[in-house]
Amino acid sequence: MSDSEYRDIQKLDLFAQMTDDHFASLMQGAYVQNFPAQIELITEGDPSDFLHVVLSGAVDLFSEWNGRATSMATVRPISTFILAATIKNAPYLMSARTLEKSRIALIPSQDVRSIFDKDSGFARAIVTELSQCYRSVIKAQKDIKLRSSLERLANYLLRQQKHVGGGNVFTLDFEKRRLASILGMTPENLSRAFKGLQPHGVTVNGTRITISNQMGLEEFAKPNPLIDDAST
Amino acid sequence: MSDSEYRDIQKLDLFAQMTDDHFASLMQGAYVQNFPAQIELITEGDPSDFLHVVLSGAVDLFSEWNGRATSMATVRPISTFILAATIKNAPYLMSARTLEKSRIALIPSQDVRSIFDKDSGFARAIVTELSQCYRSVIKAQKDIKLRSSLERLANYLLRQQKHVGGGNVFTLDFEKRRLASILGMTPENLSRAFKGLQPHGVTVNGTRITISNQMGLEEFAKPNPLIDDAST
DNA sequence: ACCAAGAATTGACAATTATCAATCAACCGG
DNA sequence: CCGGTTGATTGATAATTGTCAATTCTTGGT
Repeated sequence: MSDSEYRDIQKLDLFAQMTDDHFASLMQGAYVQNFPAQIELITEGDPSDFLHVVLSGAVDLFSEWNGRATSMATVRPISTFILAATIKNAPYLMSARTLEKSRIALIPSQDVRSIFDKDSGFARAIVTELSQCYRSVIKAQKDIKLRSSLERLANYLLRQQKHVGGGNVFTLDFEKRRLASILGMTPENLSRAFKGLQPHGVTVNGTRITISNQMGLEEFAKPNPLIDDAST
Repeated sequence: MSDSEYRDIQKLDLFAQMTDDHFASLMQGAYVQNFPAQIELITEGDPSDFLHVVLSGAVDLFSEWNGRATSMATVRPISTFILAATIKNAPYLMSARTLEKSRIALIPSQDVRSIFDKDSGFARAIVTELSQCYRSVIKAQKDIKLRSSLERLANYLLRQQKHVGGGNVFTLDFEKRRLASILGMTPENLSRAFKGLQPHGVTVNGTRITISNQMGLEEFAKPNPLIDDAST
């Protein structure tokens, strides 16, 4: 692991508050690896041997049941995933695959758990991180239980727009098929949902979105901070 | 608060590992209150002033958006709710209402946060609890994204059956309208879903469920520990 | 620049789920 | 025991979402 990677990881909220000593010993057993795109990093049901940190690239968390699959979330640098499984020493609930060439740090779960016991700054950071994760999933659950697919798409577009600066023209950062899966619909239905948003001032050209009627879209989408704000 | 309540709360996983001192000071500012049925205890969006502990009765966690409402979970004694909001000092993402006459302890969030900083046993317990909550929501999310309403009902019945001992005859512990909401469907659709499970060996009489063909139902439901096991 | 492979779109249709209205059943207070 | 209220069920219908098959569009590799 390079010095700059070491420092990048240390700067993560999750690790910033722990002692240098503890961080060093956590990194002792860790290693960094490059993966090509479309590699399955972990499989749901497996024991959680490593806490993963995405240093570059992107990772899709997904789940399967009875021949069906759904994307649960996308992890982008620099952040960790499967913290809860690591802490509980329980099997992964989701699988993970690289979406593109990715550089990923692997920290043995055993080390995370034992240092968590020793370092209260680390413990606090873990609590904050887990609360954040929990609240994110609750929001996703509300999104899917309270909104139609058209409404979910509209709100997703507003979130993405805000996320990349708020301009009227912006670009999707997912493949549409994966966006569809994240939003809980089929690719065909997503296509039609984009069409359905045209009357509300949305134009799509490939991956490029133009919002020509901001007010109209917001009036339709009715975004709500308790569902759509990442921070709160 | 009575001595027996005090001890009941102290026995909760969340509090069992903290020092008696810290627990005492946590209870110092806490108080217990009786609520009738159908009282809204907290409203989503409000600041999280108290960590709640259900001592008796039952509480429904629900959420609303744009005139629609959905039940997210039911909290039964003895357990806490809205821990994440308390820890993050962030607004509630869900509302809570009593389903029946309930006795509830209220612990000031500020106290929880300050003692969390001092007591590492407590911090650890909070981490475990949050991980548990997180994983529960992930499972719920998988349930709803990967299964049809009929499949969700079938698996719910199997979970409930196991939960109450595994017998062929058991009783629903929800109103059907709330069960419908928890499962993400309308009451009408739940009625029809029960009918739809008849060919798979399920009979309903009011709140009484009879499973006459266990294997058949399981074959249809295809329960999966990574969705349906509460523990893992 | 061209081809092949994968992704996106479209149309036709089917399945699922929701809505609305009308009973029906259960429960509770007097 | 009765009437009234609430929840459950049913039927008819509509809206939403999914499936399948056929194009069309993109894109990466040569």
